Amino acid sequence: MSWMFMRGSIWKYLQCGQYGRTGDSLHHFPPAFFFNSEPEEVLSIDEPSASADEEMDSAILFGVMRGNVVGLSYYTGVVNNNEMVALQREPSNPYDKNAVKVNNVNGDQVGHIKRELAAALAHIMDSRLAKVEGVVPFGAKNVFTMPVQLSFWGKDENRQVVLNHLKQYGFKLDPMAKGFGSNWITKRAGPSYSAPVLPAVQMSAEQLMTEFDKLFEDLKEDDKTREMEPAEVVGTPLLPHQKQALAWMVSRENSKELPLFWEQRNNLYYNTLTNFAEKEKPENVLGGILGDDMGLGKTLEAIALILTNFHDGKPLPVEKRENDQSYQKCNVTEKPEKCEKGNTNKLGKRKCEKGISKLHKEATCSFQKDTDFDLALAEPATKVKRKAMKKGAIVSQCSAKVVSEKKTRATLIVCPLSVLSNWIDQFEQHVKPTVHLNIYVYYGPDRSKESAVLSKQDVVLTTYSVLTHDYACRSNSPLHKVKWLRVVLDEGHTIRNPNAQQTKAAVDLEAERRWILTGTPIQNSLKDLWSLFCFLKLKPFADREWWHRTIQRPVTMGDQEGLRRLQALVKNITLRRTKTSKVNGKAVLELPERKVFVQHITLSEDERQIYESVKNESSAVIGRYFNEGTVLTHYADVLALLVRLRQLCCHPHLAKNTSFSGIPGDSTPEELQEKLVNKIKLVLSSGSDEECTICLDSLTFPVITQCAHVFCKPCICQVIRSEQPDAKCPLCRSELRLEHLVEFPLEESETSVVEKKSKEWLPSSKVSALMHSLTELRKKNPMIKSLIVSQFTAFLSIIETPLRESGFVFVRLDGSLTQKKRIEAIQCFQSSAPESPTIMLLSLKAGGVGLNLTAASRVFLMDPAWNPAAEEQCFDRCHRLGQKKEVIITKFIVKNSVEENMVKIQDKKRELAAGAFGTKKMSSSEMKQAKIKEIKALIDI
DNA sequence: ACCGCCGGGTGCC
DNA sequence: ACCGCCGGGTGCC
Repeated sequence: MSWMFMRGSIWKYLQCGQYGRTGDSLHHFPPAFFFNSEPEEVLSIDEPSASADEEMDSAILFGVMRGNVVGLSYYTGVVNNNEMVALQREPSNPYDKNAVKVNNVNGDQVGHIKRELAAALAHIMDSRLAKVEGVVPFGAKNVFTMPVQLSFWGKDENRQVVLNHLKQYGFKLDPMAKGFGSNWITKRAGPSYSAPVLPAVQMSAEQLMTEFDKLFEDLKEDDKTREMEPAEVVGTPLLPHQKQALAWMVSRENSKELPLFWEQRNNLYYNTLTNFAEKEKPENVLGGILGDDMGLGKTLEAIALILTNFHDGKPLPVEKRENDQSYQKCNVTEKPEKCEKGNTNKLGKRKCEKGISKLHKEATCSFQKDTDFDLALAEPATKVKRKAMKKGAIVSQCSAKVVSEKKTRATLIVCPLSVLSNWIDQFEQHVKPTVHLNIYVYYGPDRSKESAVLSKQDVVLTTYSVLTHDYACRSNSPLHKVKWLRVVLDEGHTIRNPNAQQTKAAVDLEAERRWILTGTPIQNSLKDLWSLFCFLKLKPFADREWWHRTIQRPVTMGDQEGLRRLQALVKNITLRRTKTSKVNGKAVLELPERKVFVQHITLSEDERQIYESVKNESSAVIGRYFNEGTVLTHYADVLALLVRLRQLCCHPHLAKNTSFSGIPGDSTPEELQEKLVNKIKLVLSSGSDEECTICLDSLTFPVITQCAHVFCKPCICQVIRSEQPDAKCPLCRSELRLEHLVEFPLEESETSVVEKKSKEWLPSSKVSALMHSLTELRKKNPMIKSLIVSQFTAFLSIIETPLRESGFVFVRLDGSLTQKKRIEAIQCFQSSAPESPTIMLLSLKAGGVGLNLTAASRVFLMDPAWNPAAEEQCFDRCHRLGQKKEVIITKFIVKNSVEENMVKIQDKKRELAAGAFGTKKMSSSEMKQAKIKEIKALIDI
């Protein structure tokens, strides 16, 4: 199993923390299992293109036949020998409703499929019985007609239907037999698109992972190891690997080479995959994917790039500040008012208090979530940071000097809201203070709609939500009018869903150079990668058909050649270093060692007694569900029981407020409401990996329906809107009402619950073990700082008591803190002052991507996480760039308990996560089986 | 299109 | 000749 790709899943996890803050979402645990649904039902809500895509993933070759393309002289599209062509239905054709257009790789029409054949194909294509693909064997000199080799791909169960249908029209498919068939395609239609005769042996996921591992294992290529000094205005000295990144990025931006798989032949540029040729030189991708692992300094690398490579390798011309006077003039002089923590309204949006100057609210007021739904723009929300404004619009007005360059100099940076302020900080930190850089934060209701304002900037910062929102009304979106010098997508894996508006909004930006920053370039599936290639405008892969035919299908079918192509492609445009990767054999970053210990805990007799009795009760209930076959319909209840057991492993008091709700029956609306709230809280906080079955992504803005199914609010609202007046639950078809949706109460503090109990405080075996370790550690070295991590914030509260009693100074970081308090807590903890806290109580999922707790070199993980990636992410908060000490992690696991079983499941998940790339999602029945197995394993049935 | 097909002109040897 | 044959017009769907 590869460590590197473990990181991948961790990163995905991180990303969930950032947006949803609620659920894990491992790709191999699609949502269907929980909701007891068939994926087909879900797909029907999705765009047709998405489902077509799914179908193609499992397509087999039905056979091939020869056909004819006619009417060539009427169209401009030309085709080479052995060039791939696309077939497209044209039902609106006035002469023949069966018409089938033939287009070349460029999308130019070449001709039509001959009438009689089109008559046979129309139905097959319209009802998606098969995808029909063409290759023209001799295309070059045909004037009126040309032959085309058609291959039919589809689901196995449609094979006979297609064959019979064709037969009715007098056509017959040749099976892809040796000799003519496969040879023909293989040898003549570009490099190997061969379809094995036997059922495809899928390359195992592990194999694929290993193959990809090798790509970045040890970077030896010249262009990735050469170093470059940044422009003089970059105030921070770059580390060697950062100079390498800069050199590589600059070389990519200034590349005059042809893109991969293109050759110059005679006077034409020739694509060796599709055999397409054209006169115009295909643009290379002036950019790529910066896939460095977190902590290696992607932000700094990007800032260095912006300042260092303006045109022809020359640095960005910037204004030097003569004295601070000119700067002062530009300042926002009005003193910003403080904005108190907003109240949380029904939608979970945090509103700032009324009457506060719109312009000068602090980051504290900003939305915690960056979702399409947050309607941030309609709200009187925020300027993200006052200093942003300082540098932003107001400054730019007085920086009269416009660089004579006709081209725009502006770089657009798109990032999640949670890292927006980080970008501003980093610019401030890394750009010499003597330099004036125009940075405009395009965010908030007062953002300029003048594209001229934006194009004048050096840097424009915005968020994915704003980008997507603007895209919806493109005509009014300056973002989409400016021809950017450069667009940088930070946390670029957020555009991994090619059907999402967010992705489309990003792809639609016009830019000379395009970059994706992400810690997880290769996340789960090839399709994720395709989104990135779309954004990079990688010819010809931005078109799904060519991507599919040249890369995705060959790879998923186990074609070695296809895999090599994919590898070459990824390697060509990606720079990725991990904490452990090496450059010419030398570690890119020396990190101190990290050791994980498991401390087994034996429950006291009293604790064991309670545990066993609850366990027996739970086993009985779950056993009954098993017998009834209703485990999955009672999934939330099962989770509740399991959570209770896990809590009992930590502290008996914890389990008291997780009552088993049972089946909602004749309860009052208030009770039902409460039960639903409890259910959604449970599902989201249990650490199981739930996803929204509509967007198939991690839950953003989770809501629960009356029928107890959880979706993203935007997703389910769209369903309700489109199915009005009688919308049905996508999962169980029960009636849906907008007003019945129950939301996940954000950031609820659980301290009140525990405070009541604090009078009757009792220790537990686990707490005692922790306290023992902590006091021992303090004796040994009182300066060492520790993280105490739990998924149960109430447990953290319980731990507070003995910490106080033993005189430990500690801070606490969990989801209930405001942004401001959060920052305070982190700064306080990171401080090296002698009286600074040595302990941080940390809720497992608190904080976003960048949470840096390197002051700690000890981690006490109080309870095992459902998802091992969550633990890894948590460990990485202190085991990262800047950590000077050895990191020692202690995991407390109660013997003979659900916790031990969770550890076993974790191990299995690690294996799965390592192999997630290139595998399809499990079918819903496989999923159910997996989930049932998991529950069985957890409760020992 | 150096084809096929259409339809008009034409018609012993 | 209700044929054959000739040669011009013509041509995706």
